[in-house]
Amino acid sequence: MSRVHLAPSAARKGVRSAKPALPLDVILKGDCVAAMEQLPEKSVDMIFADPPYNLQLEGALHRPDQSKVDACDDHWDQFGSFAHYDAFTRAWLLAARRVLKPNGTIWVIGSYHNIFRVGASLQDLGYWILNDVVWRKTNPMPNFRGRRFQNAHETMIWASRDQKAKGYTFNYESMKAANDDVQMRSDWLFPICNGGERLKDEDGAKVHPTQKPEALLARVLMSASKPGDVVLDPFFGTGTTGAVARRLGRHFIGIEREQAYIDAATARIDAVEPHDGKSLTLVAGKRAQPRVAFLSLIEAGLLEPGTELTDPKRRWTATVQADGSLCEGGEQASIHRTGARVQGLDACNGWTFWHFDDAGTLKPIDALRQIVRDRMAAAGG
Amino acid sequence: MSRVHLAPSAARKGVRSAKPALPLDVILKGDCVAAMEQLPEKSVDMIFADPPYNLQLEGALHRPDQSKVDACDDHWDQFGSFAHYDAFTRAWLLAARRVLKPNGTIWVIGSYHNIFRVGASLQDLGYWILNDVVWRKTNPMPNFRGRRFQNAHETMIWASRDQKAKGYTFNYESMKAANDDVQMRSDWLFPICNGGERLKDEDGAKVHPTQKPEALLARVLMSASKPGDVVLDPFFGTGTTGAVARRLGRHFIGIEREQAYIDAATARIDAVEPHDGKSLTLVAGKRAQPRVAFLSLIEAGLLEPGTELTDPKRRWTATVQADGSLCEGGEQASIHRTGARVQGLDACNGWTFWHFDDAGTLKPIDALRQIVRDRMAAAGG
DNA sequence: TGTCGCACTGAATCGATAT
DNA sequence: GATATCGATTCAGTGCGAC
Repeated sequence: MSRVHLAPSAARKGVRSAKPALPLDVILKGDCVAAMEQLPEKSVDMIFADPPYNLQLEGALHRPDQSKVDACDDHWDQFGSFAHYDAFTRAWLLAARRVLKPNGTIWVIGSYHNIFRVGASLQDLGYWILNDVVWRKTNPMPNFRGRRFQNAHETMIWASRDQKAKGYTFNYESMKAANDDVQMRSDWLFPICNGGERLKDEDGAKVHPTQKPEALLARVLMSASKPGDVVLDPFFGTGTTGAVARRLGRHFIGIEREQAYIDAATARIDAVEPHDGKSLTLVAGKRAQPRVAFLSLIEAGLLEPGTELTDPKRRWTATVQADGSLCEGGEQASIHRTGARVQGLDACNGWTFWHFDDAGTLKPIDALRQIVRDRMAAAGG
Repeated sequence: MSRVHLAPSAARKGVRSAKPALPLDVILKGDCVAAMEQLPEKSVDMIFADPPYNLQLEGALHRPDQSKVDACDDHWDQFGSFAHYDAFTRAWLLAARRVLKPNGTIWVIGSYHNIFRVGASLQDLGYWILNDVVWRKTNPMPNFRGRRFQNAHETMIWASRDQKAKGYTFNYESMKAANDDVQMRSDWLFPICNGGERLKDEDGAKVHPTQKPEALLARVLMSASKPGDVVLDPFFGTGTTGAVARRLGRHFIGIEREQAYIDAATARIDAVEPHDGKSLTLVAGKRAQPRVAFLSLIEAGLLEPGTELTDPKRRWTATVQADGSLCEGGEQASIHRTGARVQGLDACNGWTFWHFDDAGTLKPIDALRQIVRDRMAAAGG
């Protein structure tokens, strides 16, 4: 196993006499289980892991414009069966648990393909789940075939080493302060990693298929670690964990098998300018006006299916359907499409066009949307 | 096992001759595994399950070998109780899978305490996960001790019976129309069940500790079932699933052990006023409409053989043949194959690609298909 | 230099029917 | 059951070039 030392200044100042054998601010090349077994036990404060998701993709997927989706079909994501994946998962979780300090915590991110197996293995091995945290994506990939809900989130599990470990780090007050003085919730809103943050090679191709956004890691590290802590990432990839750790004054240990990822991570982390802890601010992550589905008005009981809606001049009438569409002249479509159709226009804002009768006066359904927005406001975007 | 019949009018009109043994709109009293084993196999369209996750509610804590677990101190005892929960989970998921139609789907809701075990068991038993859907609570209970993030969501898993089952119900067009004409995402925002909806006893105490909001069930049923479908809830509780099913024109089968819950559910469901059937129709996407052969347009006189068709940018031209094919560059094939070939693509929707000249403006031949469909509908299908 | 339009992209378990 | 054909389907954003 070879070591790639990084960020020498950070490494120098961070060497701890109590744990002389623990390499800091380095990337260890090799298999993560073998690498973790070489580390001293009970030595790291936090583990962040983004393991392979075990996606089981059959054929190619095309967008409606017939372009091909660049799938994550890398060899490291191929497992023969759930049993193989479980064995892999237990092995690295076990090695991770040995390395973790008694009061340390672990974060694992995944999707529905793998997260249930990861969560069950965590529990089986004695970890104690503290929260599951949902990363809601502001800009997820659509479901191109229209056969499912848009897969708009991923799940992180946050767990302590065991049930009785009560001294784990959780910066409750700073999370609350960063969240308009209310408790930080278990659902976080962040964009996916793209634009200038996304690492590209000379050809403009993405270096790593699943690079995570730094904002996500920043909240993880800010909420559940302290300055000077050691954060281990056994699936280091292109080093988002390392870059954020260095920026936030934490030490990192990365483990990665692919030299190309190590090279990219090395350059990336070396370019990071560490901040002092005081200048750190959290991304609020709220959006100006969260979307409210017309269906929500019906689900909330503000509109009954069968209700008749009209335009302000009562020229047209349409019936509210239980599925959140409008029915007019035998045709059934959204509030917007129906409003456009009756007027013979290409587009229409159904929220302001359609009105309901409130004790003799016409009011736009937008007023009901505002009621829903007010009720939902506490939850943020 | 006793049966409590409910909503007699709905039950009468809903009896299906094809499945005489399937009780509809009833609550079956007893253990859900035993009750499901009494139902005919492959008989229900959807299952919604809100299983208990508090291990204490599962009776005395026993390992699978029936040895008693005296304390949950170390992680092996944890594993023992998790194994017990897994056995319980597998038992009811297996019985549920037998009752489910081949194209049926199951929804299971849970929190981080149990959802990972449920999800892994679903996968182990052959279910195929379609989405995990996050219920974001507008008004979750705070974390009183300030040691964790506010637990502000629960997770639902939506799965088909098998990987191969592609014909499951998903009302994609309804959901999209109901959500400002963009796809419905996997994160849903709803308030928790309180206020007038929350069932209380004479003393003002909650009848059931985990009553789910009707709005949540309404979106589940509206997105993934059709009017007239049979929805089974093996952990019926106070009957949210039944109440919403009745309101939305779906049949329900509830299974519940506690008489107090059955009594509350019975009264609650009897008081539900079903929506008018006309307001329950779903948005009909193209997939739901009858297929029309391109030849039919020619036979109907809407297109003359010899007519020239072009793409929207007039880059290519093809000639309509009398046999319902297109001719371009000396080659003759279907509208789809020809469109794909001229663009150098694998696939193409000829209906939207090819246009005809209507007094100077290009219109897609899909418009002519709609005329044929309208005529077919007017003629009574 | 500002605006507009077009091309491109992201952890994706993404048919149905007739022969 | 396997094969062939029909034909249905995308959101939020970045970046570049045209004008």
